[in-house]
Amino acid sequence: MASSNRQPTSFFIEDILCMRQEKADETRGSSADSQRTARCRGDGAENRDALLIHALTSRPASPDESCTAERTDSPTEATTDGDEPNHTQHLAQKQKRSRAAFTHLQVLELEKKFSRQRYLSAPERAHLAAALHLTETQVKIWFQNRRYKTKRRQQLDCYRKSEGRFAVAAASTVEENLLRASVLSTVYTCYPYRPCVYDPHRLGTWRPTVW
DNA sequence: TTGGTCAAGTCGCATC
DNA sequence: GATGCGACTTGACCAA
Repeated sequence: MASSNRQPTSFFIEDILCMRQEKADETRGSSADSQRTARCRGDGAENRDALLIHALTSRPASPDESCTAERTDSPTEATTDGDEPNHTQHLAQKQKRSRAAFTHLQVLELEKKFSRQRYLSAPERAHLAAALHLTETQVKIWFQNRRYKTKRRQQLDCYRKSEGRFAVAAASTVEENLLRASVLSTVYTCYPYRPCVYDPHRLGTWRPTVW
């Protein structure tokens, strides 16, 4: 399925430049860059807004740049080559795992892209990553998580619907229907994203499963 | 304190 | 073998 969306390698100059940049980034980071995708926020919304402003005004929050200070936990550093294991040092090196918090702007753009297409080709991913000042790995992981999240929501929705039908058949009092309706409306209002399903009648298009 | 959310980690598989 | 994917799991963070 993903392979069907795959595009041939782009030979546009900008794509090539992007890919070069990407190569450099990958060699610096790759899967390990997720480790370094340091949490750029110290505390919640303030920092997130600061990042947003930063993202809008300058070259921001590239994890490699702005967040490396927080983590220096390379595996090689963790070993002390026969030294007495320093407990505090060990604890310091065994730092907390970081979790990058994307800015509102970044999430918005990712969501926008996801609403249009659920799979990205390599050049598209490179462009998006560059535009949002994220690593390609971050964009890739975001789309993976997003697809899986959508799928889970869909399954949950299906389960709820089938369960609801069963319950209606069993006992359909007015109170129960009201309760069910309120629960569903709560779920739907709390759920900011609309799960989509592939529309077989209109090839290549996705439509929301609810409303 | 607890449960939900989410980015990242892990594992197995498919494709090239 | 490298890469990307799905299907989870983990760990940090946040709100109730």
